[in-house]
Amino acid sequence: MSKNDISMSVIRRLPRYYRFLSELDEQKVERISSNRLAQIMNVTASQVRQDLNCFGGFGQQGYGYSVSQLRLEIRRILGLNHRYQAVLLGAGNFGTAVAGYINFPKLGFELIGCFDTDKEKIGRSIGKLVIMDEAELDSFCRAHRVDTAILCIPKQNVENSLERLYRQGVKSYWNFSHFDITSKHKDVVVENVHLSDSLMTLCYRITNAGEQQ
Amino acid sequence: MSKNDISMSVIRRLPRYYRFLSELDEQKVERISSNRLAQIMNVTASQVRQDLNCFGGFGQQGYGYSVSQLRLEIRRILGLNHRYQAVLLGAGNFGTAVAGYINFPKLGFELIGCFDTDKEKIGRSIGKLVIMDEAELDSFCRAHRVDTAILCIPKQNVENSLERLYRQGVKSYWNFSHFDITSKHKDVVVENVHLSDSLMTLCYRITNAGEQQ
DNA sequence: TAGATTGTTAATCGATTAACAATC
DNA sequence: TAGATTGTTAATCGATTAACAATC
Repeated sequence: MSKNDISMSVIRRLPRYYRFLSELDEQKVERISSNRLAQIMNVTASQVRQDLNCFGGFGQQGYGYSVSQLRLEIRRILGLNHRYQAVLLGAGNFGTAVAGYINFPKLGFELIGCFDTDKEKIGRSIGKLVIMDEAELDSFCRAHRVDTAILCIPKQNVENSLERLYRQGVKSYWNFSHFDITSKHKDVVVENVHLSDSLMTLCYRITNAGEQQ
Repeated sequence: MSKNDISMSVIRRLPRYYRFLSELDEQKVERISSNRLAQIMNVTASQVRQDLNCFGGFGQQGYGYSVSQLRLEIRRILGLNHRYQAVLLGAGNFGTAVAGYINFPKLGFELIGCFDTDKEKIGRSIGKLVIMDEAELDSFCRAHRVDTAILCIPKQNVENSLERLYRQGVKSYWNFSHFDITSKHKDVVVENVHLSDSLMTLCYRITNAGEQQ
């Protein structure tokens, strides 16, 4: 309830705070002022203080913020201490790379299954996991708690997979497919990652460089 | 100059318009109203009209927009007809997967070189390209026009690579490393893609589900 | 012409920044 | 205590939405 009013703009900045604070913590920096943190992160001190105050008064007047303490607070707020169970749908080059690239346990997740429809891929292994036939997805979901699905499948298969997943109670999706998931169910949470959108934006900015700020 | 005042919010929505229009075009839809397009894209019709009007009056009162024409306009605005030359730094699993996953020519780019420091990887091929020693990056840049660098390297190497690249005239970066690029040079364009930030945001939203809108 | 739908201005809403009193 | 820096309110800025006259 109390977190009801946190805007997406603030939420999306939290991981960035977390990253910078983790780095400062590694460098054994003990305390930091909103001013200094803002400088490092290239934002305003006002924004830092406003953002942090959405969640509570973590600082101390005249002193600043304890780096390690603030880091842990944000860690808790983000929920990184969880171990949400995720499955990967689509074990192609990209899906496999994402599975290997991301340090799931550090980010609140655990990868517990990989699926593909391609007979060629089924049986191969990704890390400690063996790629399963996507036909087995439903029974797998019944046998395990599956919180999240990572979607690295072709766009024409997404709607179908989504429906199956939702029916099995999977309600959060990390979506890399070229399909925009906008669920009608309000208990669903989606992160759409459109890499090509990002590249197109870069293209725009190169093309129109000098004209922008 | 005229594009000086286009806000980042609008720019970041352009690729999404482009995707939806491309799909409609494939489905042979000839014309569309801002209302219908808004409905499909889950935004307001006002926003659609405002956004498009930043670049010119592409519609016709009483009729709507020609899908194929509007698509081409956005394509032109994004600069997708260019063929910016890009190099990949860091040919690990992830870099390789990105190189294979992205259809560069369709997005205004062409991948012309891949580099790594790992002797194991040098000499292997990615598609039609052979992975080169990163030591040869500078001479490669002098021999070819390199517009963009795709960074899939460990964060501790980023600052160093950036300096070399900038000195060679490479001024745009598609950054996947866990390092936030914020250049002091105003002729530099960067797209930072932080996949783990996206996953942390998902974690937050799962953890606080029901409390958000 | 009448109906539809744009382009555009005005109103609203939300996010960011500035300022400063509270307080460590 | 004096200096520093937060937490928080108020002011500003920008983005989104609503409304409607223009026009096809």
